[in-house]
Amino acid sequence: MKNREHGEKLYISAFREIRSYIILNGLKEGDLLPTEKTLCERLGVSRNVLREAIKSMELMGMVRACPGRGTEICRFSMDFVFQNVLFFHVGDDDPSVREMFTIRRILEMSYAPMAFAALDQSGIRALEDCVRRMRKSYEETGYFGEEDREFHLLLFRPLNNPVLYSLLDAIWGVDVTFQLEQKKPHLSDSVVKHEKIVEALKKGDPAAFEEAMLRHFSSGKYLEKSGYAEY
Amino acid sequence: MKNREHGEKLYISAFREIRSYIILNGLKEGDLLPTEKTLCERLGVSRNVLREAIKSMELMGMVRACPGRGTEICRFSMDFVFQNVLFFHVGDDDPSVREMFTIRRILEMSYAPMAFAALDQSGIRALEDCVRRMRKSYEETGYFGEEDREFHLLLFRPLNNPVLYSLLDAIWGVDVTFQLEQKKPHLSDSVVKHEKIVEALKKGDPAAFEEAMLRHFSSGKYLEKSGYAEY
DNA sequence: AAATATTTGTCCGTATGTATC
DNA sequence: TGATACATACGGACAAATATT
Repeated sequence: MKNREHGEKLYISAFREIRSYIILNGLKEGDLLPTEKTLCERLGVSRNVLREAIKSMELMGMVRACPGRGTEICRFSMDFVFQNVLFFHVGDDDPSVREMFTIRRILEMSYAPMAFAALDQSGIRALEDCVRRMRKSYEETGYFGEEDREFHLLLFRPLNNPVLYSLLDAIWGVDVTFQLEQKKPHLSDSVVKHEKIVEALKKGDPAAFEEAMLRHFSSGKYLEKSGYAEY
Repeated sequence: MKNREHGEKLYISAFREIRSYIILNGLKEGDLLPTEKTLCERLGVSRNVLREAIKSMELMGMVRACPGRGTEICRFSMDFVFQNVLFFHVGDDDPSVREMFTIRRILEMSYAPMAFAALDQSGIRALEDCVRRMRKSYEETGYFGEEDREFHLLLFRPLNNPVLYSLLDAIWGVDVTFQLEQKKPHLSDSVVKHEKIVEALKKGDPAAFEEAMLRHFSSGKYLEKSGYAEY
């Protein structure tokens, strides 16, 4: 194995190499990976090590191995990871969770002006519909994690910036998983603040939009207790 | 293997069983899993199959296998999530890669004041040493990607912010894997700009530090051509 | 400090089931 | 139908890292 970082386990190097192979060769959904035998020879690892790498990929939904056929590339999402990774006593007070939200806040506020410019009427209508469902969901179940996630993704979708979008989506994925384990307090405020954002959008007032975004983020307990960044 | 769903691959059943074991027995971070041998016997699978399951867990950051010791349950981290989310956008197009650097710039500039406050003398000395090696590496090989990565990670390590760190590290990982730095022009400038950052740190001048950081980012081709955010 | 035991890392060989031609 | 290619699964062996005595 050539590109092996110091002290790194073999199967991890193999995983990285195969992942790079997929990217560099532009393999898409449905394409086949080289056979185990070929990959073993090319990477210079044993079959067991190679399989540890490939089974990891398969378990997470990156590929699907079919006996007699080969190993096929699949569309990849982080859903499996979020559903199966272990979460131990991570709550709102956990520093890592606060850091995650700080980063999300920084990114969303940095891109907010562009999002405002990129949103058209249909995008705004979608947001309006989303907060309506958010309020409904809150009144019925006291919880609206999914709608919250959807709202923020709708906000930045028109930017057509896949990297930012995936990153925010991933952070929200973790957030929603957290929320399922333990409900957050002071949710009623939060619905109103989302409604204010939509109001500003409908008026077409960029300053009001930024203000509403800021206020939205300054709700909750993340900001005041944060030991790190204050945007 | 008892609890095996119809048609399910063995290693996947093993994965589920081990995960259940962790949850049902209330294993927390730092606790050790039973040994491979024990688990093989209990689950009734071969060592290879068991390892495919455990290596999958390790790759996702759920456990860490230590030779001579055992397999330890880990705390949740975003390392895996960030690395893979970003990685799969590299093949897309150039704008996606530029966007990663924009995001890095946004985050680094947002956290710069805190990094400045958190750096102590030994941290500054480490940075000083790093730019020295950077210059040497540039003069000898014309390339200093590794030192560049090290410099920026050293800058933010004192913040002790694992989420930020793993995101920045993931972006640098993309950079190093595809050696994007090599394609950048004005590398000689870049060394000087890193030296200026260290100078400001040594003087203890926060304004000069921010100025040097900003100038450092305004070099390279990513800024002027970016179709998205301008910080 | 040194020897020993434990545990994971890595490799190899073999047999079996399944899809493709 | 048969032949081939491929992944699935098992078992054994030794190396390397760590813990224990």
